[in-house]
Amino acid sequence: MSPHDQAPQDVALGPLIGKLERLSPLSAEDRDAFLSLPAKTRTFSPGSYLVRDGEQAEHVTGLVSGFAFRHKLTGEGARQIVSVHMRGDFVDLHNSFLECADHNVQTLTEARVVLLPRLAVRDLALQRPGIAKAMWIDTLIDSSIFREWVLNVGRRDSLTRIAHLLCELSLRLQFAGLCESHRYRLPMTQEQLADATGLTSVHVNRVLKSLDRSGLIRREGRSLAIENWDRMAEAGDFNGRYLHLQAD
Amino acid sequence: MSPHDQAPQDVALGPLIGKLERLSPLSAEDRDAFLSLPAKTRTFSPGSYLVRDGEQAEHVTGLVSGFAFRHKLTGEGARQIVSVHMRGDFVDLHNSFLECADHNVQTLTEARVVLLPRLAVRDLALQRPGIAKAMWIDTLIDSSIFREWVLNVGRRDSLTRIAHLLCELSLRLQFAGLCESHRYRLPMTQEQLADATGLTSVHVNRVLKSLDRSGLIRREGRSLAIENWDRMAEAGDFNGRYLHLQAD
DNA sequence: CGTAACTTTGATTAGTATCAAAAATGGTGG
DNA sequence: CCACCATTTTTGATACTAATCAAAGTTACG
Repeated sequence: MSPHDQAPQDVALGPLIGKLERLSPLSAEDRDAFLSLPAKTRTFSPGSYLVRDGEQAEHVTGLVSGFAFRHKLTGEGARQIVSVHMRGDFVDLHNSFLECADHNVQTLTEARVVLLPRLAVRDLALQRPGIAKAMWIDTLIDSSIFREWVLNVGRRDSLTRIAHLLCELSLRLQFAGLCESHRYRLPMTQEQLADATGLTSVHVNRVLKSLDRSGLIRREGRSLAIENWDRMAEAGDFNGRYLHLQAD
Repeated sequence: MSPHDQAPQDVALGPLIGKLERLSPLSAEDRDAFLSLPAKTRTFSPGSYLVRDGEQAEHVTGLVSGFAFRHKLTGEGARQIVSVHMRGDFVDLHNSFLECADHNVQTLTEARVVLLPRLAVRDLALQRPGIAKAMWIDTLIDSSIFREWVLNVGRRDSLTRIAHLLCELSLRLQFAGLCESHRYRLPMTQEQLADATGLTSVHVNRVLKSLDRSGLIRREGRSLAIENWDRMAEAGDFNGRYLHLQAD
């Protein structure tokens, strides 16, 4: 569980700056300034906490490889996953401006992350409007995804909910270059899918079986293929506009 | 339903700049720059659309009085309210940087709003780090509230969900100077409460009755008093930290 | 090869939804 | 000021989705 240090020259800001540039073009100076942040790279084993509810993190964390999820707990201990993150995602950009985390972030798989000092990120954003804009847009898109999840969990039935989540993952993975033709290795257990959709793992299992039987998906172990995207998108009431993936 | 024009000198940016300053102190120049934006004031009747899903608004909209709510619809037409807004809230700050709205915003009551040209707001934020910071924090707090709503709708039972929402409203209203000692006029119908919590209006009615019977709240018409805050917060599994109301 | 984590299946229950309709409320025009 | 109408709230009866409980398979890993 303890982070594994790596030499500074290994620092891989590529996926992170790539995503920022996609959201809003950066000038050469912006890019250089970002790249000269005192970044550290770490590798975390599955289940490691990157952010803890109530704590003030010293760093802003960017995912270079692997997956992570953000979750909150009720007083009774029930868990709700509120987002899933992958290569290129900052998992806690908010924490450069808000003091205390109001949620947890844990790695889902082994993950390489880049740690940037919180205050250095904040100062960079305050000095460089181009960087601030890209980062702000990044957090705005996160926000849009949260809204869609409120809708998903609040107003869709179990099958639609699961199908919607699988569609979202497919599109985001594709955009991150991690899957093609809607075929990917699902980074989550059925229990985690349940926690992301407000269901139980038993029910998720039955829904997956049903999606499988009706030919919408095919599963082999943890690998998943969406057999017919159009029918699946319809089953999941899915329209990816909220992901704001195409350059606005 | 059509907006009602008012003379420019009526423009009331007070509640809006007040909120921004609370989130992050502004310099005198920042404040002046914000106040000299070409703002227009309008009054909308209940049910008016301030933002329409899929459209690109020309303005950023700030609420000066009255209430509004943000919602999304499923393909089947079910509605999920994803946030409720009151005096001092910008309802669509995101739209200064994202092109298309992915949700609707409608007034809940008659509402006075300030309209600021989208591009002017964007340029102001890009030129003035102090303004950008306050606005960014504002959207980050919205984001935090969305996360809590995912948890609320995904993992809490009906009574807890409603109690949680009533607690959130009480605290935010208090902060906006619209209620004291947890007694306020509920701006939403039971059907709207249902759409905000992923329940049906029939069930909301039964839950309210039950909260009333057990002495946690008292209702007179649309007015609501939380009789015992501590017990209510416990019943609603409520901890207001996610609202980030105290200056961070 | 053994063990823990995860997936699958079955039986039963619980919590909310749905359907239907009556009562109360609030706003409007006569 | 009252009568009317639309909206909202309340109540009751029934249906259904997903939860719970329990246990057997399966997979992955050390």
